[in-house]
Amino acid sequence: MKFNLKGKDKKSSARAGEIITDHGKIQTPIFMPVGTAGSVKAVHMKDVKDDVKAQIILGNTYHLYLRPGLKVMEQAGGLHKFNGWDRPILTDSGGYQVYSLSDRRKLDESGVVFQSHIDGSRHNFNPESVMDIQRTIGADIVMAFDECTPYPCDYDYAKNSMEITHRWLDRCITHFNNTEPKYGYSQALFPIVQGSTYRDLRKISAETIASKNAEGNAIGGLSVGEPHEMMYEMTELVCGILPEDKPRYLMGVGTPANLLESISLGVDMFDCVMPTRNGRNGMLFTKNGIINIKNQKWMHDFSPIDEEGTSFVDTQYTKAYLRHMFVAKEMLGAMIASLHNLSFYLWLVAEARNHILKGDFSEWKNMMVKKLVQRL
RNA sequence: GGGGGGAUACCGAAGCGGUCAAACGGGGCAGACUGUAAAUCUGUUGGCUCAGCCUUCGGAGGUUCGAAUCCUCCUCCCCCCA
Repeated sequence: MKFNLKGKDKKSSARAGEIITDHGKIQTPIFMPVGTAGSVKAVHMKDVKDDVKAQIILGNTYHLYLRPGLKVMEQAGGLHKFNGWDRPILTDSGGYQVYSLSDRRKLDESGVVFQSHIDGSRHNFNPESVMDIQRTIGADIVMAFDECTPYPCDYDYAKNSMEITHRWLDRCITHFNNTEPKYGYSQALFPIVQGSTYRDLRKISAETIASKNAEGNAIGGLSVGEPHEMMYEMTELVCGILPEDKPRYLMGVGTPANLLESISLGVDMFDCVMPTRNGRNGMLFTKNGIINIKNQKWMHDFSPIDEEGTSFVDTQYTKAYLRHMFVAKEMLGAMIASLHNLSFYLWLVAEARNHILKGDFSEWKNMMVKKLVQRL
């Protein structure tokens, strides 16, 4: 994997770059649609590729390990072959499930025992097994095993958790370096900064992660309920420490406004379930603000979903029709909304990139953020 | 023609003398959702000058301190037998 910087904004830390993987190039800043269980929910891969114009998508170690399981994954020849996505893939390590499934797992120095949300069976995840699983899934970018700490999180817990994550990182790096890719293309390992909302911990963590000289670095443990300002503060602090010549990935973020603000702080990569999950639940993101398509006010609105949108669904269908799909619980509604939102997210980051290269990112960002948060 | 059952809020359906503006579903309306246990979850759903008051349980009377609940008549619906 390679990362080349292509340009920088003058008034902020925003930058435009290019990540080169064996499955193709990724132009940063980039948003990566989440495909937890091997699919971007409710969207055909064809549309993820041609309509959304996604350049890289996610998969999830915990979920894919439990279902379909490693045997199937290996027989398929890896996730790319299995789901038909021939561009880059990044897999999360299961570190988020340490947080989201905290009531059904036990964590200690050695790793985490999860009790499956599917059948209750117990499964041991540790830095070594998580590297092995991600080798088998075959993502281009694999994440270190970490604990995504909750918010709020007391200092002692955050410090101890961060230190465990750091020790796990060393084990991940060792095991990763002692193993080989299984399908003939290279994989990169990204470590993850933790430290909750404590500046001193974030600083220590960022310095620790930076010292590993990885091919890219991630910021975790944010967007878990803390105020936006706190998230930006931590992101800014960490971006100032992580190496400039490596991509920075802010995990789990976020709203369209979160993306633009974080890009201005120097983040290159994002992923979030928001465009798909909120889309399935009737929320549409547009350049002019947020639409709750289930609201009665759209009942008689026969204008296109988004006249300025880049997806074919934006002009193919009307607001009144899409609302009807949701009210009638037709699955096409979730499909249309997911596709629209993802297309919008990818348009947004592509536009951000254009403005960075053009040199007027900050002005554009400030203008956009005001519009993005409006309720239509 | 004879016998039986039923009419409750937007719909379905509990309630069978006071604690009933009325359970529960559905529908409606609104909100939430940030490395996906989520096509999910939460709130709300008679009116108002709202810690109180007013109107409501097919219609009209009546019994009672008090009725969606008991009695009389009426209207409509369903089932069975001729």
